[in-house]
Amino acid sequence: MLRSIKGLKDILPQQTPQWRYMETIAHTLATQSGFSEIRIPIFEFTELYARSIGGSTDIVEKEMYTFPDRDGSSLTLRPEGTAGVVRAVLEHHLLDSPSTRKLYYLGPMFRHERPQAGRYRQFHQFGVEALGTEDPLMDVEVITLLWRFFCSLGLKDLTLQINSIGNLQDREKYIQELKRFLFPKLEVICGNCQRRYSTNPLRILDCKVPICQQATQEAPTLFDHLSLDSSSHFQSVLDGLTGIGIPFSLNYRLVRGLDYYSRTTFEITSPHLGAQSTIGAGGRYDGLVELLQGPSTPAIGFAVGLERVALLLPEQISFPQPPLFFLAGFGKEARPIAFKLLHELRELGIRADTDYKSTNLKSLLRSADKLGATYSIIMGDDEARSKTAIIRNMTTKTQELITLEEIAQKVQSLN
RNA sequence: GUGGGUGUAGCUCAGUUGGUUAGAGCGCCGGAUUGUGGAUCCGGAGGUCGCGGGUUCGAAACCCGUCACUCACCCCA
Repeated sequence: MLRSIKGLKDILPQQTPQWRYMETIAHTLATQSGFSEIRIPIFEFTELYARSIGGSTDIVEKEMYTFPDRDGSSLTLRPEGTAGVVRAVLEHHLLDSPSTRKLYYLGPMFRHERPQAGRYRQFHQFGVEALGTEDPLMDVEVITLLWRFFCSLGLKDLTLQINSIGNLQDREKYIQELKRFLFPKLEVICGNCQRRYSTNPLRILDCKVPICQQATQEAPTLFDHLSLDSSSHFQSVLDGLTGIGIPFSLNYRLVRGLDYYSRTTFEITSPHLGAQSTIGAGGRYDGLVELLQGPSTPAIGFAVGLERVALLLPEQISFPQPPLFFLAGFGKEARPIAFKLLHELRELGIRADTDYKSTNLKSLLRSADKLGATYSIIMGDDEARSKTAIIRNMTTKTQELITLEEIAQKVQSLN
């Protein structure tokens, strides 16, 4: 049997209501907060991601779906949304406006990772980007939107963790100091962290191995190394969150994996998932626009992993639906008449269906039941000859004989 | 890339120290009810036991390999 590709999932009819639900709330809340939707291509030149995400990150080094185009140029399936949005914003001059540019997107992303709970090779993100201001109130607005998104979905027990990783200079100075601190402990920490010491020392701070946690207990914190600018900005963000009543917990060890992040970083986690507990995360990326050859433009955004959110949603989500009328036409003469009526009802905007596999009344009614019909319109050859039909209420089991002329009106009155 | 767990009907799973025809529940189809659904009862269809090799008189079971799924590491949303 042909199977789907590893790490790719079909979203089956049973689950699509969940997705519609998430998408509807995302559209509604983002729009309400003044964000406009942007739809960008699903693949770009590889260079865009290599430059923005960072050449030495795992994403770029080993997780991208990269392939040559027919002319030889290197293309990559988007592993995240921010880079593409910034590219589009620059290409279409969307920053030439006095106000902040606020955009949101929804769609699939691709990373070649080993699949596990809450982690897929094609996954979907809802993300927002606010470009053009470094006002801490924008940080608060973005974080609040993320928080409200989850609250509107009815998610429980969430934690918002927040930190400031400072600007590039802050971070470079700090990394020097951290390495100096860790150097004498290199023998003690786990093999992974020994490797991280040279590749990504910040990651050692959130290693889960107990020895490493112990070793870094007394480590200098990035927080203490923030420039005056960064730390007062961060304080304003925290004040803003407190003012609005969004609960947060400071996590001086919170680090982001993509190179473009700076200053405010945040992450929302749920205790009800497995190892992949982060359902939404983001932060400032004040240097990215410039890095992509745009004007110096501070910005902030977040991304939500929708598959992970779906895991937290009730399995059954149903939207209110208008009553369903089932056309139960059987017999040579009745079937074409019933089929025509089906079409006419649909034209009137009525939710109507039938089942061509069922040819006798018994199986037709069984189908009606399975489809959840509110009413069945029964029409056999007897009714066809007398130009009538029977309307059966499927819950009360009461039925009524009615002429074909009256039927449309009758159905509309029941709709 | 590394490690653990699991592969038996469409789905969820039993299957005794290796023993003859591999089971159940749900679902599906049919009948009881010749033109009236859901419940009940009865019947039926549906299986390369993941795949390949080995051990054995005999393998779904034991051994080796392989593939798939899954969880975790790593990384991240």
